[in-house]
Amino acid sequence: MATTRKQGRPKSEEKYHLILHAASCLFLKEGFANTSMDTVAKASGVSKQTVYSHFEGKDALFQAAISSKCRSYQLDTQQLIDATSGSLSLLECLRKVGCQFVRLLQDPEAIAIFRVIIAEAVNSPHVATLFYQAGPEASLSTLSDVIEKFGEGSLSRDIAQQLAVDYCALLKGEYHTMMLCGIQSPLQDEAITAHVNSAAEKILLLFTHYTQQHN
Amino acid sequence: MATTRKQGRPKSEEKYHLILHAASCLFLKEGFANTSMDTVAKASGVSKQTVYSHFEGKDALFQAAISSKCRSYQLDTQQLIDATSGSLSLLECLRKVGCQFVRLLQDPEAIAIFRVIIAEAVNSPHVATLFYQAGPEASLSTLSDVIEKFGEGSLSRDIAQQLAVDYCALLKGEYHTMMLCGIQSPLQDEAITAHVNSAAEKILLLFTHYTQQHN
DNA sequence: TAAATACTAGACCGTCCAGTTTGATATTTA
DNA sequence: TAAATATCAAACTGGACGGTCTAGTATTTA
Repeated sequence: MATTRKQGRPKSEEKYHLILHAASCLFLKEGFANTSMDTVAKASGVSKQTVYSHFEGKDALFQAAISSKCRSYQLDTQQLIDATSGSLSLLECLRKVGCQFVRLLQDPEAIAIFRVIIAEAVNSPHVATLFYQAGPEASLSTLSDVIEKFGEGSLSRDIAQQLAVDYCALLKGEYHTMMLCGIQSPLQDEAITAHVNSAAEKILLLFTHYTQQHN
Repeated sequence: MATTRKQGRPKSEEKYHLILHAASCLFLKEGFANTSMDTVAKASGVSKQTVYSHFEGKDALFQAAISSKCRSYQLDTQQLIDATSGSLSLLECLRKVGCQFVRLLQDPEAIAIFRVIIAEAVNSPHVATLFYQAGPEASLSTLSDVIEKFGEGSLSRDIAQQLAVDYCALLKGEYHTMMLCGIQSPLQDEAITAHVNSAAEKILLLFTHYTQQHN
C-alpha cells in the first residue's frame, strides 16, 4: 500500500527542494507580496508549470517555505541537557543558553522570518502559529526545563516558566524590537556576553529570591 | 511673506484630513501592499485626483499616515510627573506607569502600527525610525526619568536607563511577540494588574539591589 | 468678470502578476 | 512499445493597481 508505485514519470525530489529553497530565500528577502511565482521559477531553474505541479499555489508555497525554515531555528537542546547534568552552576548555565538565545535573536535570517511572519500574520494565522510553536515556544519550554531542574523542587513549575519568560524578555531587551524595525545592527561578541551576563545575574537574583521565599 | 495668499481656490484642509484618516485606517488594517489608492480615495469620499493633489504618491501618503498615528501613541507624561512628585512609593509608581504601558502594548491599533512598520521597515527605513523615536524611545526615556528620580542620586543614569529597559522588557514578556503574531488576544483588566504587579516587584528587587550596592 | 486653482468622475495606460493552456520532449512503468 | 506522468518554454487570460489625462464644475483672488 505504502509502496504502491504510481505510473509514469515521478516528480523530481531535487526540483522540489530547489523550488523550496529558492522560495524561502526570496520570501525572506523580499516578503510575500514582492515575490512573484515567475521569479521563484526562474530562481530555482525550473519552469513555472513545475512550480505549480509541486505546490498548489503561492499560499501553499509560502507555508511550506516558512515551515521548512522554522525547523532550523531552535536552541541546541542537547547542549543544554549536557549543561544541566554537568558541573555547571545555574549562572554559568544561564550564560550558556543566553548566548545561544541572543545569537538566535540576532541572526539576520531569523529576523527576516519574524518580519515576514508578523507581516502575514493577519492573512496566514496558521503559518504564524506554526512558526511560534516551532520557534519561540519550543525555546521557552527548553529553557524552563533547565531552570526547573536547578530549582531542585523548591521552585514550582509555574515560577520556573515565569523565570524563563523573564529571562528571554531581558535578553531581548530593546534590541529585538529595534532589529525588527531595522534600526539596530547585530551586536559584537563582547557586547553579547556583557548583555547576557547582566541579564543572567538579574535572573539569578530573582531565582534566589523565589527559592528562599519557598523554603 | 508668510501670509502671501495663493491665487485660485485653496486646497481643502478638511479633505486633507479625510484622506489622511482613511489612509491610516486602511494601511493599519490591510497593510501597505493591500491598500490601493483607489480604495483610499473611495473611503475618504474624494476623487482619486484629489488624493494625488494632496500627496505626492502612495509612499508619501503612507509616511504621512503613519507619522500622524505615531504622535498619538505615547505615555501620558504629565500623569507620570505628577506621580513622582506626589507621595507615591516607587512600587506604586511603577505599577501606574506599567499599567499605562501594557495598555499601550495591547491596543489593537498600536499592534497594527507595529506590524505595518515592521513589514515595511526594509522599504521605508525612514518611517521606521520616525516611529521608533516617537513611540518606544520616547516612552523609555520618560520611564527612565521616573526611575532615576526615585534613585535620588544613588543610581547612575546608565543603571536607571537599564532598569527602564528591563521593566519594559518584563512587561512585554511573551505577550507582545504573541500579539504581533496574532496568537494572543488582549488581556483582561485583572490579568493586566497581576502581570504588572509581578513585573514591578521584580524591578523593585533589582532597584534595591543596585541602590544598596552603590551606598 | 477673468484668471487661477481645486475638485469630480471616469476613462485610460502600462505594468505586474497568479494561474492556465498548449504543444513538444523526457522519463518511467506495464 | 504504449500509456501515463513530469517537465519545459512560451503564450495567454483576467484582474489589480499606480499613476495620468480629460473635460466639466466649483471656488477664490485680482
